[in-house]
Amino acid sequence: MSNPPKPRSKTKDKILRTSLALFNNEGEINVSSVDIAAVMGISPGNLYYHYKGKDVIIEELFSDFETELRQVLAAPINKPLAIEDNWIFLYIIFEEIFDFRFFYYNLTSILDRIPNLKPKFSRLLALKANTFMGLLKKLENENHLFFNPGEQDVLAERLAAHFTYWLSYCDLRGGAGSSKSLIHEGVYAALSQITPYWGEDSEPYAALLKDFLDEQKTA
Amino acid sequence: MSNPPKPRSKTKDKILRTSLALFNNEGEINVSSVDIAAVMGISPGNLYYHYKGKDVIIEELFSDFETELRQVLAAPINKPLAIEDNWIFLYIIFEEIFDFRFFYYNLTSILDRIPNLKPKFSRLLALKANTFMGLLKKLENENHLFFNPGEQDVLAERLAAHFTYWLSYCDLRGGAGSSKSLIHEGVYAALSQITPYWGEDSEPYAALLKDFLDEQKTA
DNA sequence: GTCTATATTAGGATAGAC
DNA sequence: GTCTATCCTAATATAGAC
Repeated sequence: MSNPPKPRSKTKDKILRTSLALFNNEGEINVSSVDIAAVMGISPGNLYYHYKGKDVIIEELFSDFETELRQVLAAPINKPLAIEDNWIFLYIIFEEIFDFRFFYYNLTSILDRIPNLKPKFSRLLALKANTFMGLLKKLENENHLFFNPGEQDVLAERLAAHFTYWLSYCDLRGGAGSSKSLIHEGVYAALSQITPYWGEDSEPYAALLKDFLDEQKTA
Repeated sequence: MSNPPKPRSKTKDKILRTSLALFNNEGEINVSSVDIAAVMGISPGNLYYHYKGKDVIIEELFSDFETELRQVLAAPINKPLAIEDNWIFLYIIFEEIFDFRFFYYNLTSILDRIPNLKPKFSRLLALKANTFMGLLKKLENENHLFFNPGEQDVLAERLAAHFTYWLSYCDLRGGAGSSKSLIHEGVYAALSQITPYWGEDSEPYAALLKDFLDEQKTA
């Protein structure tokens, strides 16, 4: 469970960074190990000396992703958020996902080619859902949100799904748009699922939220 | 645009049915043209005589799917639904998707390997979103649902996304469950997105809906 | 229409010299 | 650590006999 400070060689590090960039931009499925080597200007043989194939690279990239995302998700536990900070929290999660987006396109094929990964990814997803659940509970306790029994769980789960598939869905709907606006719209769509549960006396926050979103949009 | 009644040879038909079953059960990516031929007990050469490769098969399967789904989606236009029938309508859409589910897992990789398909799939998705929009509008006109400006469009879009990714998401969350219960839970999750917009005087429908869902569950 | 046999590739993998 | 050269395999694709 602990994470010994495993320093990577310079080449290993460059392989990971190059692979990540290629996977994100071309799609994992369209990038071969030979491609990675070619882009780096090293030989396939050399690549194999460091990582025995694409799958090992992907596993290591996932491990990086997991570490970072777990840190992000733990933030509100360590230091409870002011209500306005909840939106920023969503942005940060989305940015993390965006950095490793290759994973979220082609999820099925990656997970069933590399069996180790599926349980890890599932656990991470469950953690996401739990975190959202905690957030909703907190907002309920503070009388900002009001739920009928059961609604809260379903919403938390739905938010987790939203974060998982938003980027793919944008791509499908003619995407366009910069990375900034993709993420922005994603956060907006997430929030629009929460607003129906707002209480009357939280109305001021609606205005506050609107300002915040407009501001992000033009930033 | 018109659909001439293109009768298929017996072998062609069997190829399509076998491929569909294999794709759905093993994942499109894990099924080669040789596999298809082997399962049918014919030679790869023979398969190629009828369809020049997997991609052509997939295109034809999509065309079947599109035809069927368009018919389903057109139903409420031809003959407006009683309010209770809306839930059944959702079931039917889900069942159609389920029958061609191989497509919805691995969506990204299929669509960027077969470029013809992407615009077709996008249009079908847009039609889905429009149909949901029409449904919501109708329920609003009948004073069952109440929306703030903008909420309706976002919800319709979100429902379309839900139908697109529900099966993948279940798979990720440890799925289990029969096909029946997968679909049932999917419809339930869809409805739980609509209920927050119900008006007070539609309460009787809540009970009605609950009965219906229980009934389907045990069926 | 169907078969057998063979060709073509592309990607994954290794051996051995430097 | 890095390179070159080579091999293995699985999947696609075609030719030609029946």
